[in-house]
Amino acid sequence: MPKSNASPDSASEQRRLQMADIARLAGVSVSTVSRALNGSELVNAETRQRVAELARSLNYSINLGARNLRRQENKTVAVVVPYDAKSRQHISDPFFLSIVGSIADALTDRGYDMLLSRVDAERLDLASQWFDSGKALGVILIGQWRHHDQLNEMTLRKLPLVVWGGEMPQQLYCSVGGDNVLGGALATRHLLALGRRRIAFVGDAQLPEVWLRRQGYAQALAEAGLAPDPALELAAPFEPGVATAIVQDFCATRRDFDAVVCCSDVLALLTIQALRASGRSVPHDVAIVGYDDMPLAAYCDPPLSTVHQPVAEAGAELVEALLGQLRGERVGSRTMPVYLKLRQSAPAPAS
Amino acid sequence: MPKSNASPDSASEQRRLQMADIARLAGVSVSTVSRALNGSELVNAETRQRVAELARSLNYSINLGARNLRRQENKTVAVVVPYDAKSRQHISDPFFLSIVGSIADALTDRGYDMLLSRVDAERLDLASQWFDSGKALGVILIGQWRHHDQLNEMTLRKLPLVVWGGEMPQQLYCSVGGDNVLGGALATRHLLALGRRRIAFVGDAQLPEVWLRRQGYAQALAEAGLAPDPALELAAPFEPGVATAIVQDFCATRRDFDAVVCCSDVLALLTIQALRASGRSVPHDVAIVGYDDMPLAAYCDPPLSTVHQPVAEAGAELVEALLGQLRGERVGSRTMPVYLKLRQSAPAPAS
DNA sequence: ATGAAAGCGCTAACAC
DNA sequence: GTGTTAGCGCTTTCAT
Repeated sequence: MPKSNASPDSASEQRRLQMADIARLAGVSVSTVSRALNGSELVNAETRQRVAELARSLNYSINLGARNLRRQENKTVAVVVPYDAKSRQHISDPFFLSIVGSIADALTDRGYDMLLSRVDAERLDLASQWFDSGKALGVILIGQWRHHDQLNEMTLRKLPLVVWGGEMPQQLYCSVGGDNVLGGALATRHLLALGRRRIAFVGDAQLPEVWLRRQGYAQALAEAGLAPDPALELAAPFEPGVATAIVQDFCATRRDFDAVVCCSDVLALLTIQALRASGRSVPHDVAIVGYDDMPLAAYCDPPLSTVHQPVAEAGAELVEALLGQLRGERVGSRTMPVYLKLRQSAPAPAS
Repeated sequence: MPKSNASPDSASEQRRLQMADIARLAGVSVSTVSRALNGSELVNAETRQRVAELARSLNYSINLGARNLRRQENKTVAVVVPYDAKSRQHISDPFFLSIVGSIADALTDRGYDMLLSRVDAERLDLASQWFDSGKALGVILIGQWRHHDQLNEMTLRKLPLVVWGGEMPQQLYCSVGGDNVLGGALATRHLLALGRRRIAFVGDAQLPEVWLRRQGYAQALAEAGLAPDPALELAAPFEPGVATAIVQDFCATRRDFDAVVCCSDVLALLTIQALRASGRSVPHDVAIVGYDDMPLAAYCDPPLSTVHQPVAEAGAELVEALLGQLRGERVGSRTMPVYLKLRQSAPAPAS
């Protein structure tokens, strides 16, 4: 039952204006309206003006679905944030949210639209739906999670894809991320310079980014002639809901460490709280370095020493990588610099 | 030059599969494929199965643009976050970002897609483009900003719209928000109970939400027989970049207040920092209550006493309000309960 | 149970 | 410079 222009009973029932209406009102053909609205030189300047004004005064906008179908184009990018189905946590980590904000701005600047969605972290490949169904010209995925393999497959299937995360050996897909090895090493070296020798590591090394940070951690320990102690490595996920109990248990059980490298600022905060609950002070008894340098890190108690990630630049890099791919360029993965921001949770060494 | 199946030179050049391809491969007509993929009972169960499997094995997905065009439907909601063009700040306030996350989850749960975009806070009416162009079935706007009037106009134009914010007198549009009057009053009453008498108010009262909170503030003062002192009201915007200098100047100049009601946790943090820089301690010299109760508020230095906003529920409420409108229901604005969360920045009174 | 054909709102040859 | 026409990839009558 198409287009019954009948009774607009519900508030939203107004039939949408379309080109034919504008054409009729302007006394020209639809093609002329189309041309005018697209700023074609082929149409008389005066007519163009008149049509444009009419359209504006009626709040008419070209139906983009129809245009895209006809033109075979699309200016929408899907941004996908995986979630852990087991804990069904909402997007909450400020770092992920900030990255999303950064991408939103980068896309807006370039005239692209952003489709934001969630996907089960066990089925990252479902993100390709956005491309397959033509809703998006490509996908930006936030994080690699545990399924490196799925990401490789997606690329083999020619899905235009860019992933925020670390660059792994034999990786087929394009990733953009901070220098995780360096980040892990910087954090660890700093704690060593503080005289700490029993340095714990908190983060789930099944995640590529964390795995790389652990490499940096181990490397820094080696430089100091130390070996990592597996008992001091705690596999805590990023989701605060799940991590809290794990971290609390760890801090309650073990008292044989004097510093911790945490894989996010949120984890650092949880760790600090757990340490206090077990009667230790930060940084006196245990020094802490976080990761991300979220905007609020400076205002925490104590202010966090942390590895700064290039969030502001991340959006632009991710978007450029994707658009480059679509232009047919061979864009490699990119590792962006990180640096250590010193605050009270692991202060500068007294010189 | 349509569909030249020629040389796929660029990585993304693969011609997208379409129904005709599936039909050919399955030896049936496109109509049958369409029916099968939509689970129609009209098609033989065996055929349906076979077609479905073929499509899946080829990673075929229905082209949603074409489907929507034909069906005249759309399951996409535009979520619009205004920005201040003058300061061109990126989305950074953790509260806004959390709301966006909450909406993303609510939409995903209901099978809707989310288009996230930004708009100049002076031209909120541009958000209607998403609807006019058919990209979205309605708009959720985060915050009212300074243009209440534009929002009213948009509603008059029959734009399906829901706004996160406070309910103002003579408001035509549908809003969903926390109880701002109550929030302002709760914060102020608590500070009064602490014995504070010179209570400052930090927030830009040009924004409806802040204006309402100020009402609550004034009301609580009145209950205690006090009148608000205009000199203690500081018009600071939410953007940290702009607010910092304003807050610092205020704290450096005036020393005649013993408490502050801040309109966001981020403003509270900035205020605490500025107070310390001017030699005062929190909460001893000046007690602070923030607003939002962002996830990190408990980990700040000192942990923030703050008005808790119902972020987790907000997404569902906003989405339901919009969908209700689209169903033709008359949905009124909704004010959700808030409560005070006591922490160290303005602790519970010693009893 | 399946196919043929019309058409969603737009654009781009191709006429004139 | 402007109009006519043929689709974009799908859904859905209407036939069979």
